[in-house]
Amino acid sequence: MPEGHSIHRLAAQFNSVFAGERLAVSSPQGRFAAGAALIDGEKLEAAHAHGKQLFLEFSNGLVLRVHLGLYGAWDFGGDSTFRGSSSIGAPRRVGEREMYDDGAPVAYSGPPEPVGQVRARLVSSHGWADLRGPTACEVLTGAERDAVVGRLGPDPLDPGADAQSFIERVRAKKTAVGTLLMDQSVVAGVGNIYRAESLFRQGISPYAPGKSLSADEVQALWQDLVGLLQDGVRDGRIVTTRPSDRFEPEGAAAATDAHYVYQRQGQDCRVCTAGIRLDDMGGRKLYWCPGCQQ
DNA sequence: GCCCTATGTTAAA
DNA sequence: TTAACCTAGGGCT
Repeated sequence: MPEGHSIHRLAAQFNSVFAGERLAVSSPQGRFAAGAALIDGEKLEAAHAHGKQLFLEFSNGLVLRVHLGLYGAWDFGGDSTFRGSSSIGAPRRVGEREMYDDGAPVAYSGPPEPVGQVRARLVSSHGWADLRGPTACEVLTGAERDAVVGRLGPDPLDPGADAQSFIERVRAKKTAVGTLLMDQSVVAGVGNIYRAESLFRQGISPYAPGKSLSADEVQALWQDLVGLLQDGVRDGRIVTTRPSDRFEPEGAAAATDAHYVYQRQGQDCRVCTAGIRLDDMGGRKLYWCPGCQQ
C-alpha cells in the first residue's frame, strides 16, 4: 500500500514523538511476542527509512524492521505533549490511509484496549503506536539490518542516493522498465502508483526494455521520481498531475485529479486523445497511455 | 453479512 | 508463474 514516501513520513513521526524515549514494546496479538521481548524497555535512538523499509534503532543495538506490505498501518495516540510534537501534524494513522485529528482536545490516560489484530505496540510516557497487518515485523542485529539495506537499490528520498547505480541497473537489463521500477533492488521505494505515473510523465512505454533507454532518459526518470517522492512526503499523498493538466487547476488536487493514468483505465488521457489502458504486468496492474508512452 | 479490492513481498511449484 | 499471507474498508445484497 504505502510507497516510499509514507515510510519516510513514518520515520519522521517516530523521530519526533519517540526518539530518546524508553519504550514498552509488546504484541497484543501475540505473533510478535518473542521479538518484542528483545527490545522491551529499551530507548529508541532513531528511526530510519530506506525505500519501503522502516528501521527503529534501539539502545541495546537491536533494530526493529517493519515492512507494511499492502495493508499495514501504524496508529498513533497520546497526550497533548505527544500530539504537539508530531512532525507531520497530529495523525492518528500514517501508512495505508492517513487520518488526522481535528485539533480537539482528547483525554489521555494511556493506550486504549487493543482492538483487532495489533501486531506490535510501542508505549512511551506520553503516547503510543500500534502496528497492524505488516508483511514484516522482526528484530535484527545491526549487521542483519545492513544486509537488508544492501539488497536494496538507491532510494530517491535519500539525499546521498547514487543515481548512477539506478541508471546502470536499469540499462543493464532487457527486462521491461515497468517491471524494473517495481524491483526494490533497482530502486527502493517506488510502488505501483509512482511506477505508472513517472513513466507517463517521462513519456516512456512501460514495455520498453531497460537496455533500450538512453542514459539521459533514465537520468530524467530518476530526477522525476526524486521530485514526486519528495512531494509525497510533504503532502502525505501522491499527486503527480501538474495543475494545468487537472480539470480543476485551482487549489489542492481532488482525488480524481491527482493522477494521469493510475486507476484511470478507460478514461481519456489528460494530454492526448488516447484512452488509458490497464494491463497485467507481473501480476500487478499496469496503467499507461498508449498515445503518450510510445 | 458477503465479496472484493488494495500504494507488497515471499515461497513454492 | 502461482499461491499465500497480512487486515480493513467499501460496495453490494
